[in-house]
Amino acid sequence: MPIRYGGNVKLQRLRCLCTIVDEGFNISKAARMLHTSQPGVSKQIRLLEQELKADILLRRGGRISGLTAPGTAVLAIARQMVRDSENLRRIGEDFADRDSGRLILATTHLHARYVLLHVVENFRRRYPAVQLVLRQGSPNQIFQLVATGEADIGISNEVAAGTPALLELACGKLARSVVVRRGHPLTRVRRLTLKQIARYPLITLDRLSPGGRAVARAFALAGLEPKIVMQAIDTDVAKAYVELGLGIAIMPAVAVDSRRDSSLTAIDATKLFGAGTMSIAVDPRSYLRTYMYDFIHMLSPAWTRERVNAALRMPPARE
Amino acid sequence: MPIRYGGNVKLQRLRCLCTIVDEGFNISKAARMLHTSQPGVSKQIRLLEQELKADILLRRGGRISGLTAPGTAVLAIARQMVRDSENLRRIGEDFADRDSGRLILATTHLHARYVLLHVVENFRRRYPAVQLVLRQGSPNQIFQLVATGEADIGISNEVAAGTPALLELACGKLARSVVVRRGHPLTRVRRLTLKQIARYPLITLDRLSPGGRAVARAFALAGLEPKIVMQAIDTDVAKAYVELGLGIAIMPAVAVDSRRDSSLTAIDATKLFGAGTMSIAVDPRSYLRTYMYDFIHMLSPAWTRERVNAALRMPPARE
DNA sequence: CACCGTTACGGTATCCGTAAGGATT
DNA sequence: AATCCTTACGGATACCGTAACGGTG
Repeated sequence: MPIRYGGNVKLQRLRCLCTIVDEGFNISKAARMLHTSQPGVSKQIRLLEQELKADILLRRGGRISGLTAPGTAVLAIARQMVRDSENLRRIGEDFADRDSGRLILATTHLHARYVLLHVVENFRRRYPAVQLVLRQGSPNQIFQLVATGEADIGISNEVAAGTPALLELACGKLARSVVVRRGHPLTRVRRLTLKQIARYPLITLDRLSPGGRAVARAFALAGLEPKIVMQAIDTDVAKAYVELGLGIAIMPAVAVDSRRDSSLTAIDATKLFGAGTMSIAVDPRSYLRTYMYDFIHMLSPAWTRERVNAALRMPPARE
Repeated sequence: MPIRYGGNVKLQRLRCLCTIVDEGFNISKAARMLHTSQPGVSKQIRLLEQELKADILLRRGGRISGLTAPGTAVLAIARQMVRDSENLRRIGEDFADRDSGRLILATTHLHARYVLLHVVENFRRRYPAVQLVLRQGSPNQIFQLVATGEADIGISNEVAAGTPALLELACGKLARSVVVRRGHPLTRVRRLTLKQIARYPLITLDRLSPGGRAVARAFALAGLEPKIVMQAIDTDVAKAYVELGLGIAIMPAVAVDSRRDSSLTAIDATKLFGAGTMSIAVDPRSYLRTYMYDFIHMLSPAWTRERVNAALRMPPARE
């Protein structure tokens, strides 16, 4: 006698639901995205609704226009479950072949360009089979990418106050420098002050970046109003215009390479503007593959696999 | 042409895995628990392992003895997904029939016996079709029950510092009283002090309860060593022995009813021992049914559905 | 008419339960 | 001998893709 299970939830249906929503409530598009037939998707949703005994999609005139009240609640859980199912697969891949897979980093220009440079180089050497993807964005975008699972690890120079669902691993501080052309009068100053800096045309980073805000705050606190000639989108742009003689700039010290940028001089100004923070963000719900732990470790040696696990509060044993 | 999906995870298999672990790595028992055949369960696991390309169960001599390394990771996610699937079902039930279902409370003796009394009465009147289950335990046990989904709502007089995965809703404070027999010398004292109390044989609550600890701390801070004649397991026991004349007791004021306990007198001592806290704990991952919101609201009118939802979204205060 | 969602139907893969086999305590 | 897990096999079920239908702008 076949046992009557109280209606089994099927993951496939939840995946259909998520895709329909993602594709703007269009079943046909969702079907293409899922590489399946459109009536199939339609039926899956219908079965899901029948099974939960509740309408999920709002149908208006033969079209789907949105989610019902229970639908929004269902979607939230469905997304979690779909992500968990992907995490499951990861575990298998990780133990089958620890050294291949995909690693998606979300980071700022600054970190991608300078801080991560050697780390990525080492990582590639250690894990040549891992496909590496770098995504760039503002700190908020970075946290968003990690929170939605679109990125595995976020590296940013700000704490994720806005997204408490993430786990943050604090890393070292970043010194800040004033960057000037060689021979600039400031290079001969003994003890640099904000007042001296404010005499020269200034190139700051965009206000969206924590660096830009820190600089603006420092001047504001001192009651100074430097002449800002440019708000650069990233440090490379800023450096280029410093070379042109447009002004001087303030940026993390790591962005200046004394050999490469031979026409520039960096003067430490961490005491004036404070140190920049650097932190790694991961989703505590995601399964971290071995090479991900390793990447974090390479980036910040203090974070061993054990310490990350402790922070995740995911004891490895304990059924 | 049937599309080859990269291997679909099936919830049923995860449920099998969880049950096997819960039943002490015994497939036969698990099969009985799941109302299915034993070979079926065996095969599900085998398919799961094959699908994830990783061993999950440790087999030693035809028996199953534990989990492999990937197995522990898989189990953690499997449990989450199984719970989520139950939450999904809840949504359906909630919208199909908001007024019936099951409500499992985990609480202490104190709250079950006094604080919840009227709340439960009102709740039963409002939701006669909801099956109500009360489970009793120490604060830690209560948090455990909520965290594992064995209880829907926990009511306790302590904050869940040990289980950060829970959401805590702070409620009102509980006044504390010294409970004595009628006509006891302390009833004629103008301003009660710890020193006066310490003159008499004392009945305290067990050290496991926050109340017991608060009282012990207060005396210790004052450098007093009262003569503790008994550590009672709950307030009813304590009251009974106060009536017998064994000593005086300190307990939350709500535990004394001036009419019912006519032979006793309660003297407010909140200033001496501090107020007891009361808080409601829920699992932020679980779907709260309408009557659960309503129960919380009845218990603590400040927590409306909207405010609970707001708390659920924002703030698992990261340590 | 173009687009979208639903219903209908047939083939295939999957799942479940029964029966039998090997291994360990 | 008793218990436990696995393999083997047949029947029922559910799923998926093709085809045809009904609405809407």
